[in-house]
Amino acid sequence: MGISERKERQKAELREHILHVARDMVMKEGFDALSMRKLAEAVEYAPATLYLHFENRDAIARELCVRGFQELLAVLEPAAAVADPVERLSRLTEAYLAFGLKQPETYRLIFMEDPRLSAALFQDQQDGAGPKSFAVLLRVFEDLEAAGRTPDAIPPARLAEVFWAGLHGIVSLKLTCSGFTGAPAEVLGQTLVATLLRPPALRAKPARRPR
Amino acid sequence: MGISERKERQKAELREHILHVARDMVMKEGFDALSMRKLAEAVEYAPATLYLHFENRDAIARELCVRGFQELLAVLEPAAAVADPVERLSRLTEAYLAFGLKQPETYRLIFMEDPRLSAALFQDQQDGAGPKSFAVLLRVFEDLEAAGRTPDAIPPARLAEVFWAGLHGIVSLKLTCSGFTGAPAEVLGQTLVATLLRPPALRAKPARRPR
DNA sequence: GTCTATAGGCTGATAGAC
DNA sequence: GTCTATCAGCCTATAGAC
Repeated sequence: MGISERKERQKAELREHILHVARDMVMKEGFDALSMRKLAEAVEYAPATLYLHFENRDAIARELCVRGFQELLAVLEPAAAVADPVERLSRLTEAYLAFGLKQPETYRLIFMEDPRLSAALFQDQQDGAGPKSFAVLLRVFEDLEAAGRTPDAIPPARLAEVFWAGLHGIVSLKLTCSGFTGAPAEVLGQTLVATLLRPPALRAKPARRPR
Repeated sequence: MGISERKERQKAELREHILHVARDMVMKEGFDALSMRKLAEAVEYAPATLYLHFENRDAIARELCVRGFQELLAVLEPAAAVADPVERLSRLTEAYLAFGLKQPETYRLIFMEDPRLSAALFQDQQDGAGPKSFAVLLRVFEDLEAAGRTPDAIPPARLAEVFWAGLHGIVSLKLTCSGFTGAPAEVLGQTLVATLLRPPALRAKPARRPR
């Protein structure tokens, strides 16, 4: 069975290679510039060959979208592991913004291009990559609430949504309205963090106002 | 001179008509679906005729973008005129979100499509439509600061940027990741407002903690 | 499994007749 | 000012030879 295994392996390798080259093209020229013809030329195969490995162009787009999202998740992971929720929130912010600005075309593909692509990430209500990563954000605000650091009477889930919308807004405005925005993304990010946190209780001077 | 005036007027009317039909097409099918051929067919002229009124497709896109932005401004205007800055902030939020959700394709065209289009709105640093409308947001936070309702030590300009990013994030996530977000846009908007405001000083009970 | 060849579209833009 | 006709190019996808 060695021969057929090798063939399978080689087929999988070619598939990976195609995806890798496609990813490079998207990163350099944007998703719209990715055509089957150009991709075929770049991988030095005939256009028809691509269809042996992918059903159509959309299938490639979906795969790139999923992988891009996984990259984002990987970038967030170290930040998500920080114990202190305040520090964690700040680190998540940095990591998210850095990813969006360093990989603009990947970010566009994931979150700004085709609703069908993005929607797919959030379809499996329980198990999809989207909900899973949202859980990371949710946990920060649950931990913050437990520490008494969230604004009163706002549920963590809603804070997490506003937080994500804020991050996404910062990234996408920078990507699309570059001409405008004044402060750097990192500064806006830390401002966002500041507005979502309630100032810590002043335990250092408890005498000042107990109860 | 009546005849040439009439001709000029008719030419301008046709130009308006073309733009109007183009706008409808964008609203219904999105900007990518707008082609010179389809547009020509829709206005019942030959494709070549369009080029007598517009240099090329990009010129139409620019015009639609500018007009879409003016529509957004018009929608914000009543809210911007409210005297009380807290109420004004809330009303601006409602108006902005309503516009984005009711005119998704217009919103996409303005802020999510081509960076060159959006950048154009913010080019004239002093006088462009973009900076002008940002001034509206800036003024709210200046007024809020004067009323002691902004979080400490954050300049109004930065709060205005974070506010706008938040609004844009809410709209664009709803437009692109519709599958996901939990709370309705209006709720997220009011949460955003709440996080950007400092609770009012308790003047009702001044004895509680003067100074 | 890979190719060539091609079907069957679409696109923006223009030359030149009327 | 408007048309017809067309250039020159792009695209996805597939049939069928090797």
